[in-house]
Amino acid sequence: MSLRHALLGLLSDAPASGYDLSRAFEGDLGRYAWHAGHTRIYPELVRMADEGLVAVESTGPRGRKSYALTGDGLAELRRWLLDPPEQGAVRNETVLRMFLVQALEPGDARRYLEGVAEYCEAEVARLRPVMAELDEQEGTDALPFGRLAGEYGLRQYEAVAAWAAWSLDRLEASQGRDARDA
Amino acid sequence: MSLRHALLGLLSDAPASGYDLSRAFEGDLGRYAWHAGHTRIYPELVRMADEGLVAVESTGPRGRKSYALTGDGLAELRRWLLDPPEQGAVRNETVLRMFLVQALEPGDARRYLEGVAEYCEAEVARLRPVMAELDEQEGTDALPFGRLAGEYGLRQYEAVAAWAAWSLDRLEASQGRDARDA
DNA sequence: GATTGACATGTCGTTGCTGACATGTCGCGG
DNA sequence: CCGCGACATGTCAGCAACGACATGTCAATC
Repeated sequence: MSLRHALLGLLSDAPASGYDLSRAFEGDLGRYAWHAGHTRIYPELVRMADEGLVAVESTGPRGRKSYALTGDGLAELRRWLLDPPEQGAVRNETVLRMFLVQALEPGDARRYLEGVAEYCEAEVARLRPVMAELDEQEGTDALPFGRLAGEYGLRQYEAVAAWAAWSLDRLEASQGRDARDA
Repeated sequence: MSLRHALLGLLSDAPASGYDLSRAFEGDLGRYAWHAGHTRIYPELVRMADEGLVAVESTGPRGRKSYALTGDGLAELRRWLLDPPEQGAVRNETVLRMFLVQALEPGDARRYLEGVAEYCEAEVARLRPVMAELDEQEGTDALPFGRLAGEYGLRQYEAVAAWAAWSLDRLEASQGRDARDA
């Protein structure tokens, strides 16, 4: 039931429509934290409105309904964020692949890891200027919403790229040995 | 439908029972790649056996059924691992919390980030000796199954701990400014 | 010889989630 | 003025997943 907390978190920054929220999930949030499609978002917003966690703040031209966080909603968000850090839901297909890469033959594993490293380095190259620009724009002003999240993603990619490089080394070392043994 | 690939991957190392597999998900695999309970695993194994991806290899004392990968199962696993790296399912409550930490008031955010840093450093301290021991045991032998995955987890925790420390710095910097502005 | 805890497998009702389908508006370029 | 793409909201069938419940074995401790 974390979808609702994701929605509450997004609404804590600014009121938004279901459409806005569904696009937020297409970005970094959906890429490595939590994904949801609009088919899940709209019903959940209605349910949350029923429960008083959010409220329709205004209605726009194209049937647009802008939702805003209520006091109860903010309280629920804070409660969830500060909750005992129990073991929550985890499901990540990409990470799963990395866990299982050793099931591949060395040649395939090498190609896969090279792909991972390349992809992650490209993402780092994409994100770094974005973050730098954010910092310049705001200068020494308040942290823009999502700045910490962006940094999280950047460091994540750096770590995975480094891991892939390390794994390639280890793989090569054990392959070299096998060749000598044979 | 990645649960089945997680199961295929685990079985690619060695045959195992549903019980064994469900315990595998309680470890690092379930902690940051994919989680599943036994209630999902047993039916999935039956279905996969129906489809010929796995087969009951032997039956043990306590009604234990040991499953082994078939040729088809291995082929399916390889296919999935080498597939175009489309955007797969992502769902991680812990990461979501980190994305939304900026919804908290600075004091609460600080306490939260301190907790994250502390927890990650403890996990690094727990994992590092385990990995070092693995490397010593095997010496220069073949990579033990899961060694790459373990390294992944270790580097992950290091990266998150560093991120939390960085975030605390940034938070403090922007708070200090606010205080001066007031 | 009884109880406890790890081993071991399952069902079932409810809820979460996805993909396909459905509907309509508004602004812009051709 | 027509069509297209972005905006905008929704339903529904079917599959995935979780928590509660159910059942039984075997080894060790008390």
